[in-house]
Amino acid sequence: MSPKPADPNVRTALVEAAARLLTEEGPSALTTRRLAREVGASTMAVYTHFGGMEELRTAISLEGFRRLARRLNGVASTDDPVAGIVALGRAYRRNALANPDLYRVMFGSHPEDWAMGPADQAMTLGTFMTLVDAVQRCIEAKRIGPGDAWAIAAQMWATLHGIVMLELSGFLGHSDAVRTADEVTFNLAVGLGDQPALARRSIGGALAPSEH
Amino acid sequence: MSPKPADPNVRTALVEAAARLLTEEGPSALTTRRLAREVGASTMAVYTHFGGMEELRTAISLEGFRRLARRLNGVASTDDPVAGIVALGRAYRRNALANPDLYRVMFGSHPEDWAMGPADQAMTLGTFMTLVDAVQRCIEAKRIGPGDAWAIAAQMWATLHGIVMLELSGFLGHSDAVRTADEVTFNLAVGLGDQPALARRSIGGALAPSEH
DNA sequence: GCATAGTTATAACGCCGCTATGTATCCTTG
DNA sequence: CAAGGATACATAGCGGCGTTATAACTATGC
Repeated sequence: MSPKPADPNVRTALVEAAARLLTEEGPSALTTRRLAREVGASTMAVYTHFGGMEELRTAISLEGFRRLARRLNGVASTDDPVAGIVALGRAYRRNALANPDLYRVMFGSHPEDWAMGPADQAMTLGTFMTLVDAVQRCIEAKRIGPGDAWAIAAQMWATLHGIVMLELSGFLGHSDAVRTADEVTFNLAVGLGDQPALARRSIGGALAPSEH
Repeated sequence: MSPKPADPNVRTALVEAAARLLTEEGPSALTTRRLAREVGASTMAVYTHFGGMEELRTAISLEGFRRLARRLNGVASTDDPVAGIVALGRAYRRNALANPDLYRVMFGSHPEDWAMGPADQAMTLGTFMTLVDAVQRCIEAKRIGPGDAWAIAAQMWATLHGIVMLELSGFLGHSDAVRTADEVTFNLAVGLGDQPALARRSIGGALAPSEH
């Protein structure tokens, strides 16, 4: 028919349409035919630019990590390093709630077979390193005892991931999720050596002052 | 063709075949046509007995909770209530690793639209109540401070769920997962009021003795 | 003995991911 | 500028998917 004026960036259009379909209509809307209709192309576009739906999903996953990185970088730095971790956690949760299906794609498959370039690798790893750095600041400020910042960050990440996943699946209501996140953060901080009074002040908010 | 001798329990056969296909070949093998072939029936069987693939998935989910309950009930009781929680957590993780796709189905959709009978509700809730009871024993033994056993159990469950999910998705290696689980359990216990020396002994195993 | 309810097989509808094929466009090279 | 190869594209088709309508079969209750 009418040969299209050769959109120079069909690839970007596909990723954007895919992310939009995913957040607006859920995973079932993410099909080659629907995507093709959406960007005004044929289903072949997906195969020319990505190789298949699987590779397109990893591209969407990277888009999800990009959004997460943007949120984490937008967290204002504070004097209180423990409060900084709390702020990071809240930004992490807000991102997941704002892009639930994107979040599920990000953490739903093995990252080792994503086959991404070094720049994308650094970007995705950077989202975790933001947390590692925040933990390191807590250690240097002597708010928590000396230890492996990477391992401690892994504890916090896994914990928050669990809460967020249960919240996204409906096993935890929103208020339960917030309460659990605050309490677990408090307990982790104290378990890592922070003083309860300091930890409570850093977390603030919904943490019941009667506890401990 | 030849009218089958009317298997009195096609329903059970379908659930068993579905659970087997899920664990042996993954989610993509769980189709109406494959199930029909597997139990020697037509695809209509799924609709007569369940209503559709969605309802069949909730039936599989219940089977997953049944297996989890069996594992949790098989945990030997101990004098040390904190060690009891650790043992429950390890049984929980073992169950998830033994039935990864079943585990994903269990926690992959909103439980409120499962539409299960009261017996199944009690069974699924019971798996969580096992943990709540174990927490309550810790409180009564004064190993951890007074508090809402339900809320504390939710913290531990969410934490372990996060670790297990990251492990199933390949974001955490097995040894990292075990280490993270031990460390986070230690930190949670101490944060909740347990003495570090007692907590370390209750967890035992891979927990680095140099910490704290 | 017969109606009624429940279960089943068959066939079809509109989707899906994916591929083979022919064609049109762009970029290189002389 | 012209020739030629690489790239991107639309079309059409394959087998498979969930689901539904229909008709035939079985089993139960009067």
